Amino acid sequence: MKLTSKGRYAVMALADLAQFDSINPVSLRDISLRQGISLDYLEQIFLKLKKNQIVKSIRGTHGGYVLSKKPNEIKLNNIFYAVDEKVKTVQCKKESKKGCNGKATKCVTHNLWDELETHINSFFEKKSLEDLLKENIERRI
Amino acid sequence: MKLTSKGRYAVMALADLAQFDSINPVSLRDISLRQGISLDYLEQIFLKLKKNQIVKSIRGTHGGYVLSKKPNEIKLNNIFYAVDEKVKTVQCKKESKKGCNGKATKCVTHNLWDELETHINSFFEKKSLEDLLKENIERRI
DNA sequence: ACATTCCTGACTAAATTGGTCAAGTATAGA
DNA sequence: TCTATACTTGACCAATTTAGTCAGGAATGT
Ligand code: FES
Ligand code: FES
Repeated sequence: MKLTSKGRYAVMALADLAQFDSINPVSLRDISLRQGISLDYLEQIFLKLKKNQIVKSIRGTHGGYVLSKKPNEIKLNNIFYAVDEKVKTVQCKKESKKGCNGKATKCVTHNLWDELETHINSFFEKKSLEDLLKENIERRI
Repeated sequence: MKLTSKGRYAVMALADLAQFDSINPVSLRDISLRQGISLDYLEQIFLKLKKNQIVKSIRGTHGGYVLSKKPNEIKLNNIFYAVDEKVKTVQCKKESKKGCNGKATKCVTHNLWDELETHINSFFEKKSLEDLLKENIERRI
């Protein structure tokens, strides 16, 4: 079970945005430099974040991105959903009555993985971008 | 974030074992047929489970595998540890003081992922093979 | 002897990841 | 108006990981 860079980068970048977008829009170049993430890769990520109304874009010189909601309204699961970083624990299709391995009934572990998925998602639903920033400020003090 | 088949199979196979090993050792062939898992792949998995003292092997005709502890003593994290299915959320090396992206300090999200890792692992530490079986019996009634 | 089952290492096809590259379009400021 | 900056979009790709397969051997019960 591991977190992919896409999800990690999305959250890093948005945390960066939340810190710096209050005065001016933040360019991907700045984020790239500050956070050490490939600019080209960031572009892919922000395209998705924009489609999901998590950020707004401003083109042209001194353009960049701005959060489209307040940090406390952006939960981690919104971010993950936007960049298709989904938590997938079961093998089978959930809607189908068939199990993994193609059998007619769900396997012994099916329900366990489903519980796990819920457990993990509850973490993402609770945490907002604001929580993340707060913790970081406290840490510095 | 997804669970790999290796981890899923290991738990499925051990659940099968727990159900059937009380009288005779269970052969991988049986597990393979019942659970629909490749025999060759199961062999790789059981090698690791054996090295970690989760199962014992009996060779020869009518041989097979048996749990080496009681189902309530085998927690999911023991199983996952045995087959190297680790939960990995941070990018950086935890011990090192350096961050991901090679910077001198940990990134903004580091602590968040660490919390997530703890959150997930607590699920695995709580659940035992016995819990899994119990839930399944209840479900059938 | 022989069938069964565990044991072990080497190999591989397919999918996923984590990007890069190229070619735009829009806008601000000189 | 020209140009630099920055977003937009699609195509492409190398490296890694996953989920196995294959081939052979070693132990043991009948
Ligand atoms: S994971 Fe859903 S049936 Fe096995
Ligand atoms: S994940 Fe540890 S420093 Fe970024």
